[in-house]
Amino acid sequence: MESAWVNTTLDLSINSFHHTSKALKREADGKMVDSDVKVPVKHEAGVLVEELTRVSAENKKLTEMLTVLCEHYTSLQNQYKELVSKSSESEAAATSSKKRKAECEDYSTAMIGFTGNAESSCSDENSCKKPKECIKAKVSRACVRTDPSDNSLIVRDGYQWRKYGQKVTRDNPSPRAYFKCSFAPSCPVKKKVQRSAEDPSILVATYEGEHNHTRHSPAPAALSSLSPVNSSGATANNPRSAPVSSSSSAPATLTLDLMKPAGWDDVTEKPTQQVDQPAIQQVLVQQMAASLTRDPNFTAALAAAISGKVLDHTFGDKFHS
DNA sequence: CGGATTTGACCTGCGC
DNA sequence: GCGCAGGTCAAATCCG
Repeated sequence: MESAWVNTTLDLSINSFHHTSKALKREADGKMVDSDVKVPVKHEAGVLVEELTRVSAENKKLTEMLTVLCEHYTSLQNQYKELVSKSSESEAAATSSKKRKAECEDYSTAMIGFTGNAESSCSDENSCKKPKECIKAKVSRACVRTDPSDNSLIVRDGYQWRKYGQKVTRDNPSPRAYFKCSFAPSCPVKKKVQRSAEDPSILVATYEGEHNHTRHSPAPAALSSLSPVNSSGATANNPRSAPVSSSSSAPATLTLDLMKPAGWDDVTEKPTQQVDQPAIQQVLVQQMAASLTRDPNFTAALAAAISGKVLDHTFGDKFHS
């Protein structure tokens, strides 16, 4: 993904916006205040030029903001790539980590999942080393961003799980929790949850097998693509506790399950299916837009800028009438 | 009191 | 065969 995906040139469509705002204002005032006709042409031209200058400056400002945003994004992406390459090198070099190598690689790719091969099912050569693993239907992985201070290894995915073990693994200081579907043994699905070694705020959930039943509770946004999720659901796996809905007071968290295309749950496709690049691009653009609109600072600045222009123009019209 | 969670012990696979 | 590390079991504990 390149920053070029995002056209950083903003078209604020001031004219149409201006008219729309005017119309709204007319509705609000209950009367029509349109004095454009009375404004001398010369004066109006000067005002428009001045406004155009301001708008251009504002446009430039916003463009710069977006550029910075894209730069930050690219920077993060580069860091991620470095981490991936580093982990690959270290895994190749370190003999002690040969075991479960595939798992570690899957973790690194699943962490962000932008590589396009974010499939997380065990590859044939890996899964068939052991006859046991050949039986395993599929392995999928999901990453959930949570509050780092939240120590619970709970990923809300709409199913009920029973924790049956916890283990501190060698390559990660944070413990790994083992869950079985509460419908076991009829449902053989297992889940492993562990914090990412690179980013403790990210929970990596590894699912083994497929549920042979429907979800117990309405699927929270936790494992839906690009949906906010309340990470404070410390009792999410507790059937006695009601699902916690997202609220504005909850810490804003973002779930990225980029292994799963939209509508994954309804499709019997294997996780190995690659997501279309344009689809990923679209999702990422939507994500960036959503992030921007969610940012109160950004929206406030944008609203102030736009309203300033509108008010300037509206009052300017009145004053010059 | 029943179900879920915790946690130490045990099992299993793999590399040397 | 031994040691290591991940995975699982099951008794103890917790909690509503």
